[in-house]
Amino acid sequence: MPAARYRVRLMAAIPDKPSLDGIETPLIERWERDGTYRFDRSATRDQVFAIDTPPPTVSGSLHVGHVFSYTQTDTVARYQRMIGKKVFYPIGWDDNGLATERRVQNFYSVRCDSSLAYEPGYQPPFRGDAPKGTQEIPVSRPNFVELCKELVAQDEAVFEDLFRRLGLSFDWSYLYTTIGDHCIRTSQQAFLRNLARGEAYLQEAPTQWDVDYRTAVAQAEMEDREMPGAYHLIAFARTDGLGDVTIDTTRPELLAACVALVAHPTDERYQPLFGTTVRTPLFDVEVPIVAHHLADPEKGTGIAMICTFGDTTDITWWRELNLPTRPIVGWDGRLLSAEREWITTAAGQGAYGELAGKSVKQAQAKIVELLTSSGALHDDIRPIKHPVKFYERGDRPLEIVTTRQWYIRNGGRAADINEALRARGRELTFYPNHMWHRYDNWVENLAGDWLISRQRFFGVPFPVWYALDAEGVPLHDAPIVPDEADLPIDPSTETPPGFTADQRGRPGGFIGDPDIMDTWATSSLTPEIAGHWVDDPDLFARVFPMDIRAQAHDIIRTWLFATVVRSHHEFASLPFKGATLSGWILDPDRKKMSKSKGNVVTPMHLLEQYGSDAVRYWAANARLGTDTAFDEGQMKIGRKLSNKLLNAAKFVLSFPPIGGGVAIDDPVDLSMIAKLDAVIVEATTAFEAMDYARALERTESLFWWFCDDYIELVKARGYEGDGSALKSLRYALHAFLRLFAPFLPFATEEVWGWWQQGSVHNATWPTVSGLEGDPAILDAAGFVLAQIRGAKTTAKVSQKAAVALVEIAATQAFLDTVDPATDDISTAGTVARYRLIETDSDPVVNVVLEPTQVSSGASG
RNA sequence: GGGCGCAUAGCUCAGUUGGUUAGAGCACCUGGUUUACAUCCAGGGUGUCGGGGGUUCGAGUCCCUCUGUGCCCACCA
Repeated sequence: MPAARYRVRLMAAIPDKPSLDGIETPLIERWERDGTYRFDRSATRDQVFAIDTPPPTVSGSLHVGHVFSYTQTDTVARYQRMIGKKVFYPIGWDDNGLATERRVQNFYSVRCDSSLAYEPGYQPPFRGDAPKGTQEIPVSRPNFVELCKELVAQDEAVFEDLFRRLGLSFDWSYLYTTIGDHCIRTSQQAFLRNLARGEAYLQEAPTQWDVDYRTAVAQAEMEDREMPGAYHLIAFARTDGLGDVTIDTTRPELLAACVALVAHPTDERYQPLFGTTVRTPLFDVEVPIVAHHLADPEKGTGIAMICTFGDTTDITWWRELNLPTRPIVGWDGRLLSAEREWITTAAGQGAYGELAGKSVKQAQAKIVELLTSSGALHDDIRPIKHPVKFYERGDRPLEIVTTRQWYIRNGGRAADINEALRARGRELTFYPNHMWHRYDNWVENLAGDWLISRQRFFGVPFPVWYALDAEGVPLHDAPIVPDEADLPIDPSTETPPGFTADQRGRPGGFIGDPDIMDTWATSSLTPEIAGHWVDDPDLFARVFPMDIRAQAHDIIRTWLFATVVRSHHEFASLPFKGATLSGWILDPDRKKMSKSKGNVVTPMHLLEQYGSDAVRYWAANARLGTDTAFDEGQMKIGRKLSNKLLNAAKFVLSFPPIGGGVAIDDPVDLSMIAKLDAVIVEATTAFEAMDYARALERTESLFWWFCDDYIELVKARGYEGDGSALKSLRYALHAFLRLFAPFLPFATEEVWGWWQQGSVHNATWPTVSGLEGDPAILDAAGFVLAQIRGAKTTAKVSQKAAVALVEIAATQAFLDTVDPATDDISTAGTVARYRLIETDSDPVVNVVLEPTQVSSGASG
């Protein structure tokens, strides 16, 4: 595109009553029309500032937390644009994954069935609020995906509207969606590369499993919840006939899955029993008593039952002690129905038969009943509350089920990869710095490789097939991969090279991998996706590695880490140089705002009520990494600031423009410019350190001083047409508009349009004036003026009241400093006469009001 | 149990390498304006800078320690 497309526009007239109301929409349209935020892709990497933006999950609505963090990043983007960087600032929607599936299921009342064939032109009978109790209609995976796409498109339009209204300066032409072909292709290509290099592998292993979603879950997606439970004491009969061994368990329903009892090697109570066996109650299965250091003598009876699998320690014991596998919990969270071959007695099989088909919860109730009547269960059942692992989106506790899953090596099993990824963390600049600890902590303590496969439907399919042997058994060890050029592919509908479609599912034929990738496996590639790694290497070279990744601190372990893993494997580099971590929004009671608490405020209503700039002001006031209370008071202040900017600008511009030959030469004006220069330096330094909040605070502070003190002082000279004053006012306004532009894009652009060409957002960030001024002059003048104002306030007279005499007693240095400002002070404070008295102490100002001005009620 | 934050005015928070008498906004009170300002301005602060100890000529700032509070991780028989 052309580098600069200036549109000839008539200068907008300065309104009599400037207003913030309704300024957003025309400006949004103008920015889009003019391509104000378009990325200039002719720029080389060193001229580019690239931002890796979080694609929000499209599953309903945006909340104030989005407004908060996206605004913070936007201020940085706007600053970078103004210092001359070509800003690559794309946005995407994260619309694949479980959240969307669930919404689609409810919205259309359908259920995805991968075994069904695609039905072109399928229309679901229900839309929106399907009648309650309606049977979910099975549809094929491609049809289901079509419905997902249809629904997310509606949500995305709403998101886009809000983001534009907020003034986020994305280049919308690079918009991506995680369910779009481009993302699928990128994910699949990255996966195939991982596979080819051995970084991705398929393994059958015990896996954390959500029984409702019926999918495996990764370590990073699990959370603990405090749940009620109960200890059950269960007696196991020793096979040597010398009595019982009693264990304590919260999961008696897993008794049939018991493979051993375990105690600590040094536990004297159980040392004699190591190597002996006991028989499980009810099922009468002989299991050994073994020793392992993870057994805790302090817990329960000091000896535990090992089941396959009740928790992660069971997995460790099972693996390290080479114990057999006796699975009893199925994918649906119910006890498996088929006969368990290790239960050999008729009574045992009978007992198991009573449990088979029951949910874990039902099975627990039943087995307690059975154990009680058999006498093996101590009647002292002690209820407790204990943390239980859940999938973060799940409703029931995770079970551990042995399944075949895809993993990506992330240092959870290999020390060398772990160290390499920790080194990447040290290489990355975190804003704020201390967030690095969360990264390092997580990587250091990883429990296993990254499980990326999900047994779901709406996501990126694994681009592999498996040949079937003569018996129809899949050859999982030798996945068939497509050519990268053929991506994206869906193995459930497409045929692998060397096969025909009718061989699908037949012995000697093939099957497609039925799984999809976890959403993080796609979003871990946002720099590659946005930068078009797969289809535009020229663009990619100009934007990668990106400059910053913006995100919230709670997803360091997921999004940030996963992105580093993918980039490390593929490019042996970081995906971005820095990461800015935003805080959370807390409600006024300091609790984290969340949908489930019902305390979420809808952002659009805030934008309408206070104006976008005012809401942005609130967001930009919070520093990175700091959780912030939701505070409409701050928005009111932001609105006042924006309003002040309009009015101060109107006032400054009400004076006639001054010719080019006029110099700023009055010491008072030079003093103001010196202060302005200092703030420009501070704001610039702050922005370079991603400290937008400080840049705003310094600018705002100077601006109010500029309005209240400087303008008031030089107003009179302005009315007289003094060149230096008029030039200074416009000079300062020009700078203030640009300093505020990252924060208040609408108000600054509105004012800019009154007297400047182009967009303030493509203007150059202010730099120091190069003029020599003494800031102390205005400090001294401000001090004297404050004394005069204070005297009038004390006397309860108008600020316009005349002053007969101002006596300033101070050091000669102070008197010399204030001297150039006395004329301005005179007009601003209506002072008739000064008397300067040299002393060697701190300045003292004595104000003598004109007698006629003293109100009759005043004392004396 | 491990790690990382935070604690400053009634509220929300600044306070950059240690340096005069610790600041801002909000709220509150008083007064003044109402031809730049759907308002604006001026004036109004007895703060144990969480407690204690230390370093220093000097500590809100650096060190130690304790307390409170929040988050992350681990533990889950």
